[in-house]
Amino acid sequence: MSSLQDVAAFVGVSAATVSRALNDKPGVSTETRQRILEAARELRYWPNSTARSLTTSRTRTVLFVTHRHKFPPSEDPFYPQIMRGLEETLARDDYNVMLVTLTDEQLTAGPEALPVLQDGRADGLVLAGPDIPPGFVLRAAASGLSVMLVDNALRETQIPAVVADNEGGCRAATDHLIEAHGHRVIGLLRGAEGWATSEERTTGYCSAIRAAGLTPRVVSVSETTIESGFEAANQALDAYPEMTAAVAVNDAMAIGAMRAAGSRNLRVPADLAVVGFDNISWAKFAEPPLTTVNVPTLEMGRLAARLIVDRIEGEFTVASRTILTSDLVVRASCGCEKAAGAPD
Amino acid sequence: MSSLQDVAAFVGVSAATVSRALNDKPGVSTETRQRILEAARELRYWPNSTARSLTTSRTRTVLFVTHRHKFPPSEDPFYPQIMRGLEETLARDDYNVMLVTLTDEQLTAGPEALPVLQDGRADGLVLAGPDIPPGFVLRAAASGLSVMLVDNALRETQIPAVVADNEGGCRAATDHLIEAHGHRVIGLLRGAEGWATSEERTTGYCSAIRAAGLTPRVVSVSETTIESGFEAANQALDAYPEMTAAVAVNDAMAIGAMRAAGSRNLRVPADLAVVGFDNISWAKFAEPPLTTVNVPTLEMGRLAARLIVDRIEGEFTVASRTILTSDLVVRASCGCEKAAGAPD
DNA sequence: AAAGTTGTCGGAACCGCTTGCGGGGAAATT
DNA sequence: AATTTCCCCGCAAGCGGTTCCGACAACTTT
Repeated sequence: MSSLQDVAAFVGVSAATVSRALNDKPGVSTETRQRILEAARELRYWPNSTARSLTTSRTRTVLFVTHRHKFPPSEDPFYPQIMRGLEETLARDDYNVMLVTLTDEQLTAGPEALPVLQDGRADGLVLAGPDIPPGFVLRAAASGLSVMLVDNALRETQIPAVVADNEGGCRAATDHLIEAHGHRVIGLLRGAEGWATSEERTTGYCSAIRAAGLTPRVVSVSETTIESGFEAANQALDAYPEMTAAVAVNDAMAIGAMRAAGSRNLRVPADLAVVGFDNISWAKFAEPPLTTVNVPTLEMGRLAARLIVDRIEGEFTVASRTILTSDLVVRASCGCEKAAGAPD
Repeated sequence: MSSLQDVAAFVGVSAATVSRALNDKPGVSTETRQRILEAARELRYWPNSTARSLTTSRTRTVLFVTHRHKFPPSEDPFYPQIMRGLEETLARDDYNVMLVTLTDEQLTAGPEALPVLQDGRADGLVLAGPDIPPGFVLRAAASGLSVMLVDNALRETQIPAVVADNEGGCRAATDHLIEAHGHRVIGLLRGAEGWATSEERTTGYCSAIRAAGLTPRVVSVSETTIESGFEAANQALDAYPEMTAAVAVNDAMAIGAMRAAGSRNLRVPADLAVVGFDNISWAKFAEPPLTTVNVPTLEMGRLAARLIVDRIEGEFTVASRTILTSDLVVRASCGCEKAAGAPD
């Protein structure tokens, strides 16, 4: 309600002095600074962020941009979790985060057509998820905003990115099936080619398989839903009857695979061990609880927050690709014993 | 990049005229208006939202405020879904939404201590969830911002709210157990007293039970998690051995109840029918798939968006409490036949 | 032909804050 | 005592828009 002028009048100094005092700038005696601080508190003064932004041309706002279908509904809270980590950390530095979900048309039309990206409302963009087209990313970065990628990466560019260790995680999962449980015929259930995440996870699987001297057995389907996991598992079981374990590129497919096993009267994990990826929130409530690879979504958001603030404030301009480790979460679906009836 | 002045200079008119032309205000000839629009497009002009906000004292921004633990992680994407509905609809009116998650300390300290609520950054607040203290709500509303409640309500105030039909939904669920399946001894598993949502759902349960001439059998535990559902179900089964069905006030408790049944070698739904509430995203993946009451989170967000924009723009100042219907989603856990093995 | 209308546009103030520059007083130097 | 230095502080411009008010020209009216 009250403005800088009000505080200045109250104390009997100029607005300039008040501004300097409240912003910890030199040129104000400790005594008047004290009086100003008291007056500001008494008058319940808060600097108007709009006016401040107008002069500083900084809004202390970053946009969390994602595909509309990737933010709920009908999804696991994967991106919301990232956003939460982002918000939590940004708040410490007095930054705010806006949610912007974009449709396919908007993503193909590009950042120039989106007022929210053009009108100086934000200092930076966190582009989350692999469905932001590369062209969109590049043109956004060219427009002067600080840009970061999360759960996505553009190689051979100057765009910093935070990603999970898809390759390492899937290698660890596959290794676990081989070493802890002695499986020799292990299938991989994956989604369509071209999706970077699927590719990396496939690479991890293959490297573990080859390192053990086994043969990769990969089934690709077009999507990565429960339904496609059901379908992929059936294809794999038909193609490789001796298969005793399956690695799915995400938890939804893994759950579909467990359903497929059930429909063939195969028991999980006795007849078919299953591991997933992502550690979505209901993985531990699956029947049996799903062994999977955890993706540290909160940490991804937190890290993205630090990195983009550094970028905005010009502290680090060098690009970086940060890979966060993805740990295997062992539950019953891979054969490791765990009481399935009681809650954990 | 280019400013109003640039466009004005380009066309050879004053900034005032450009402003009028671009804002569809009278006082500009159709011919110059045309030239201005062309120039703006050519120069890729976008009005600087900060400058505009400074004069209009409108930011076209609303804050989605929720308890930090209610936004993921470790939760169903209930609030993210609401936020998505909000964002989707606000975007149509060129409004933006910021995420603000607050800790317990911040909630008890009140809105006055939060710069983001005081510095003119936002036009309105959407306060989501029952854990925003009434005092916080009232003081926020008193501070001049437009305030709305979602999934929460404050009776006998002027604060508009959007809530789900907790009472009707729970009545419908209970009725279904009675009428479609003939259950006569039905327990209610509920959380701590005082939580409005639990109370309303309890009321719905009781009214259905009484209308059928049966006796309510209520078990209260302190929380509403899977673990407490497990505990509550065990208590209920001990207290009412003849119980054949249980209504849980949310899906987490319902899943816990199914676990408890399993641990006693009771089959769901044959020995114990279970229904939940909320239709969280993994309810349909439970074993067996959980019958539950859907809460239209997306619609709640969308409606909240319309209502708060109306409030901000001063079109409706009369308070309202909007109750969205919650429909029963019938799945296998209540005894209605449904293939449990295949994906749906 | 003089007066009154109407439509189109520019000047200028203003929103609330930041910051470069210069003024003035007290302290330090000569 | 005169000059320099340094520290505080105020003045004023400017950030990029919006909007009130008045000017001016062209066109009606009497």
